Amino acid sequence: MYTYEHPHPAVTTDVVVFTIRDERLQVLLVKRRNPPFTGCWALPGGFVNIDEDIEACALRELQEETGVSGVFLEQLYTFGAPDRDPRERVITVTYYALVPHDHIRIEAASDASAATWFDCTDLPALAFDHDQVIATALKRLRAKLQYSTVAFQFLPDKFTLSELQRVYEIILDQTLDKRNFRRRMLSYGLLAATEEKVRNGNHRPARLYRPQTPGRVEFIK
Amino acid sequence: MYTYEHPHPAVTTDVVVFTIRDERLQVLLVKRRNPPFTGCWALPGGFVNIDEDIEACALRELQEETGVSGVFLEQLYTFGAPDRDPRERVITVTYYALVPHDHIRIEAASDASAATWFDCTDLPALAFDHDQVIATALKRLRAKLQYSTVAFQFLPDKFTLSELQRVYEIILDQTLDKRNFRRRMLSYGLLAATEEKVRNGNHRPARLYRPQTPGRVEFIK
DNA sequence: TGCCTAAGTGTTCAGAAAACACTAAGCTTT
DNA sequence: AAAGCTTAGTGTTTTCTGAACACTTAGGCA
Repeated sequence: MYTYEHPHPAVTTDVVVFTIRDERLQVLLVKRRNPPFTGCWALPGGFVNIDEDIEACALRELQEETGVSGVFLEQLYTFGAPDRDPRERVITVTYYALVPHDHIRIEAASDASAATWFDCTDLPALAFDHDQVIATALKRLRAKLQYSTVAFQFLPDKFTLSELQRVYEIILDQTLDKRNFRRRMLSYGLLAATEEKVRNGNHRPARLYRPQTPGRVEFIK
Repeated sequence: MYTYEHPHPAVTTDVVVFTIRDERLQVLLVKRRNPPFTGCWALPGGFVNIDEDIEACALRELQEETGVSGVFLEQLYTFGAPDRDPRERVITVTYYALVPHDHIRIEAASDASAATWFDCTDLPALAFDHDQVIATALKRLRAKLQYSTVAFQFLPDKFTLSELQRVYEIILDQTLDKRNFRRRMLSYGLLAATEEKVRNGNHRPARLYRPQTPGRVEFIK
């Protein structure tokens, strides 16, 4: 048991894990096995260990739930309404993560009871204030698409410009002009053309590109 | 005394209070009277009460230190490196506030021991990781100037376009073209011209404008 | 060989941002 | 009363950026 002179809140991290699957932007949710909100869907997350850095905690949760590491993770917002958890005062530092779609087979490797991907546009009822958290993450992600290279984080090491364009279209939910999109992306000088091409159907093969600074999210504009 | 099954961190809020004084962007700092970092300058802040909303805590600290209320306050980032406070694990949710320069007489009304304004470009050694917090706040403020009307929050209810331009110039540390600046500001339709003018020296008086939505920060661009 | 499909490529137009200099209004000085 | 000082206030031109738009290319398949 641990005692303090003044009452202390508990601190958790919750992570909004985004990926693009089946041409949809999806979020990873887990089914809660314990009260409160037993049986309810919730964001993966958990308590910050007393000697653990907050971001390290988010990374750990991400690893435990999805098996992935080395992916984009950014602090989002800290939610702490006094009554957001009926058990005790809980303040949650939220993060969002972007996982490339070719990594998510690892989902099966998760120890999680029932971890499932949900369409962002078709979410179930959520525990706590997690609907608010996801809404905030979505807003941030959409904003960040406009002025950074976050979108690369959804794709494997090498990808085609059409794949990249699809990422933008799916997240922003609007079609984009192919020529303008390509010109813009290449003008930043953050993509290197490779000599490789991929055949992906009965049509002309597409050239693969790779980020100049893989793993880093650069500012554009 | 309060006991828990698992160890809990303490949670604080710290507030970066910005104002514009003497043609400089300044930050409010208080001199610490207690360990750790006794005698060191630090951001105003303190522990979150167990039933208190986090933002309410920041507002309270702001009120206690500066006497001001009803000003712009926004959550910035949550810092929680395990060793950032030598006493115990402390996670701090930081905010930044913008205070109009004509409100800051209230500074005297503060109960704070030694609360003083410092030029952002000439800060003393700071307690904890508060240098990092201020750096983060500055970055956010500069970014936000570009795509919102935050700058209005530094000024009284009514102000001249020249005053507004000075706010931009001081924060961004660059001179701006007067005609382009005015055209841009007025084009957003977020400023209403009043019939009032202010004489402020031996020259032509300037027209006063007031925000269409005082208190609200609108997005531009 | 012809057809199907997605990859790849330029130009034009419109709106936004940047550069740039003089007149207006009130005060002060003589 | 006139001249001079100081900041307020105002348009036009040019440059750049973003938006609109259609056809050719490369390979697979029948």
